[in-house]
Amino acid sequence: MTIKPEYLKIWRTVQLIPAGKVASYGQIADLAGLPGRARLVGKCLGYVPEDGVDGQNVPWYRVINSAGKISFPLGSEHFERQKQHLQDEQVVVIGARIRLADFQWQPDITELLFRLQY
DNA sequence: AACTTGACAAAAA
DNA sequence: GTTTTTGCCAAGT
Repeated sequence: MTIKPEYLKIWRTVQLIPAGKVASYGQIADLAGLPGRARLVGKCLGYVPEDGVDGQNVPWYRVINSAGKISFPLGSEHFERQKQHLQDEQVVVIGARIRLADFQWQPDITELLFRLQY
């Protein structure tokens, strides 16, 4: 598997999600400057380097779908792992669902401009 | 080059 | 709330 530049953009964007918050695949795609490529986000999160990126871990588990649910099959190993990570950060997960009204990351625009150096 | 797949999404019913 | 339909687009075969 080749690491494409898009993957790095996505991983770095995911690193901006604060603990205790979640973002959707489409939201990350947009913020990473890759509108319309939500599916690519899911794809490349499966390739997240175990050692992290830029010396920092990539919190892949803070990314869920736009319906506010964990996108792995209910009860699967991946599902349970993601749910556990989120609950460890005080995110309330009921079944597969997370209340976006309470937990969705609302990025601060000026902070983003600073962090992403555009 | 054609066809399928997927950690997706928006709108409609 | 739910499911269905349609659009999406990079990767893999």
